Formats: sequence, structure tokens, C-alpha cells
Amino acid sequence: MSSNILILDDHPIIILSLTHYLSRELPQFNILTSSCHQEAIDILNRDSISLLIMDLKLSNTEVDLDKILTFISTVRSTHSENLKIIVFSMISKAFIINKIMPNIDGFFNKSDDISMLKTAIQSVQNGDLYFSPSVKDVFFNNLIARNNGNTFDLTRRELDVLSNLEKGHSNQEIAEILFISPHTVDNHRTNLLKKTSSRNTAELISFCYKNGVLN
Amino acid sequence: MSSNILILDDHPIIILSLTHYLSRELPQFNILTSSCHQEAIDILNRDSISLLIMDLKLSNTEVDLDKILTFISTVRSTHSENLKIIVFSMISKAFIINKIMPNIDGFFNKSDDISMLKTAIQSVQNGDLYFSPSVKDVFFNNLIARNNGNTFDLTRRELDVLSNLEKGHSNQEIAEILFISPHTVDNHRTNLLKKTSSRNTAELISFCYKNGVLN
DNA sequence: ATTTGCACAGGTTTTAACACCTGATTTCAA
DNA sequence: TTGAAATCAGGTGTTAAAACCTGTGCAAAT
Repeated sequence: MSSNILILDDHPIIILSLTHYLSRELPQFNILTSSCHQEAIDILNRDSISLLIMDLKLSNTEVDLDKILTFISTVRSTHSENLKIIVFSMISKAFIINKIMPNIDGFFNKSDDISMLKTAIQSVQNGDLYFSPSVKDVFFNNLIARNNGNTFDLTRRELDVLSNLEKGHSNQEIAEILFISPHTVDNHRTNLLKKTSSRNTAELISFCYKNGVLN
Repeated sequence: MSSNILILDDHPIIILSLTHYLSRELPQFNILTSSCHQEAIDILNRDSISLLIMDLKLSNTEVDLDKILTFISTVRSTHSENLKIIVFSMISKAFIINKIMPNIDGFFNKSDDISMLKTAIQSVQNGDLYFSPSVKDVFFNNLIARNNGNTFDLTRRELDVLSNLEKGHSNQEIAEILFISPHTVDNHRTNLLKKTSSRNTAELISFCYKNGVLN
């Protein structure tokens, strides 16, 4: 039985060089490529894939965390449990890494020494998890310190308020948009400030950009 | 006389594949590589380089616009006027593109079709400018519309205030930090809001992140 | 069965932001 | 040398944010 690796990345040069690297270092695998989620799903439905190497930022837009998590859970639910997923990205935002780590088998940074990629692949194929040092650093530094040691999390409603805040809406406007009382909006804002240890909205927005909650 | 191309990029996989691509497509060039500004300058001082292909985001940190502009002007002032510079990046922030475009000969996005890179190199070698469609789109869309058709610009002092705002400082605190009156801080903030067409600080900060003024 | 967390709503008070002015320097370029 | 833009500073007023309470209802977890 032959094994297939599927690459999901929208940068032609990355696809080119990954294909080149993998076919040289791991000749026992066939290399397939895709440049968007749908194309990847089509290939996963058609072929038996044992390893998915995926970028997070696709099609030249910012990272869409919801879309990525939906994609991964779709892939996980409709395909073999033996499918391993390695994220291959240059993303270094703690919030994103935090949200994605439970759903993947490895995280390899594009800044990492490429020769370690072979090791990473062999690790996850053995059932181990592989997270490169640079990823672990981000994971343990930024958010944890801010959030009293707990895993950083914002509720659905807090995210709703946050996304309206960054658009410049006032409490009154947000209340009308979300069909809630301005008092409730105020509560959510207070909670947002507390959770991010921010002193005002400016620091809150800044914090959320730095950590990938907004982008 | 043989020509040299110098690559400046901190992603090993990009260096690998660029080297591979260029030596195949443009065999008349020797390919040299570097992964930080200092290393690039050393090589530029040592060897005769006709083309520099550089990334903007180095060493896994965010883009440091001042450092990049300093680097480019250093290179421009101490080396041959025949040196051409192509930025090879995935940066799509209008502010950054805006600031860098006057100082370079070409801008190639990592999402662009790699086969066009040969064309881009030949263009700048002929003395033309090459800016890929995706770069031009960013250049003409985001900031221009916001800034009444003028080139987006913030003054030194406005940037000072901005960087303190995102840290969560109040007007009073910023005044003390910059040794100016709170009234002056207030003026700068008003100007920041006007220039970015923002309704409040939240939108201002958000706008600055989206466009690469902050990162 | 009880707790925990979320979303909701109301209140008060203080503080800060923002809008709208005026005007004095300085610098730099047309 | 005139004008434009930047930086600085001041005043006044309105509005909004933020800090601090209180409480209810609901759902999921233990």
C-alpha cells in the first residue's frame, strides 16, 4: 500500500519546494497538492491520504479561524482517523495557535529549519505530536501571562461586541445591532478588558490584533 | 562578466526553492543567499550584486518599517546604482507597500504565480518597474479611499501618540511621556482620527493594524 | 441537585474621550 | 517671502467610556 501526502497551501513557491523536498526525502510517499479548502476536500474524498500538510493563511486574505476550524473538523469527521494533520505556517499569533493546537498533530513554522520537517512527519506518523520550539514559545508566552494562567478564551457574545468595537461603533449602536441593552454591551466590554488585562479599548483592540483574535 | 543575485529571506524553504528556481530559469546568474540585513550588507560589500530579492518580514518578528527603509537607503547609498531591488513578500498592508514602493524596482507577492518571477526580474533588469497585479490592487484600494485621494501619511508626532495609545496610555500619561501638554496630545488624536476617517480610538487602532501602520 | 459560567438588564459615579474653537511657533518648500 | 504644514498650547462643552455595584434566567457540567 502506498501512502499519500496532501499539501494545502496557496503559495506556488511553497508547493513547489515542499513537493521537491518531500519527494526527495520521503520517496515512499506520493505528493498531492491543493490551494484551497474545497480542492483539498475533493482530493481527500477521492484519494486515501495519510498526512495533510496545510497552511493557515489562504488566498491572500487574513486568517479565518472559524473557516479553518470548520475545515479541520470536516476533514476529521469524514475521513480516516489515521489522517495526520501538520500545520505548516508562519503564523505566530497565540490565540490562533491556541485554538488550533488541540485539533492537529503538528505545527511547523516556515521559519524553522526545513531539515526538521522530515522528523516532524515521522513523529506524527508514529502517533506522536510535533510542535517546533518557536511554536511552543509563542504558546507559553503571550496569552497565558495575560490570562492568569488559564487558557485564553472569549465567549461568542464577547467576540460579537469586539468585532463591532473595531468597526468604530458605540455601545448604543452595538446594542441596536445585537438587539440587546446598552448595559449588556457595557458588561461584555468590561469582561473583555478584564480578560485581556487591558486598561481601555485602544489596548484591547491592539492586544487582539497582536494575538490573532482580530486580524 | 557574471551577474549575481542576492536573496534575503529568513525562511529556509523559500531560499531553497528560490535558489532552485532561479538557477534553472536564469542560469546566467550566480545565486547568493542571506537571512538577515547585516548578512546581506556584508555580501553586498564583498561581491558585486546586480539584483537583490528581499523579504520584508525577517527573523520571525513583525515588519519593522523603519529598519527596512534604513536598510534600503544604506544599500542604495553605498552600492552601485545599477543594483535593482525586488521585494518578494506576502505583505499586503497598504501603508507598508505605500512607504516602500518609491525605493524599490519591483514587488512580487509570494501568492503570485511563480512563473512570473522570471518576467519580473527581466523587467527590472531592463530598467522597468514591476509590480504584480495583487500589489497594485492593495495600493489603489485601501488607504487612498480613506485619505481623500492623497498619499496616506502620519507625522512623526502622530506616530508617537499612536504607539502610546495602543499601549493603553491615557492622554495625561502620553503628555508626560512625550513632555507635551495634554491639549497637544488631544490635537494629535483628533488629527489621527481625521486622517484615518475613524470615529473613535477603537476604529483608529483597528485601521492602523489593518493597513500596517501598527503591527 | 448544585454549581459554574454566560447572557442579559438595571443602577450610579467618575473619568476620559471627542468636538469645536483660537492662536503662537517653527520649518520647509513654492 | 508667502503659504502650508507641523508642533505646540490653551479653553469649553458634550458625550461616552469605564469602574463599581446589583440582580435574573438559562444551560451545561459535575
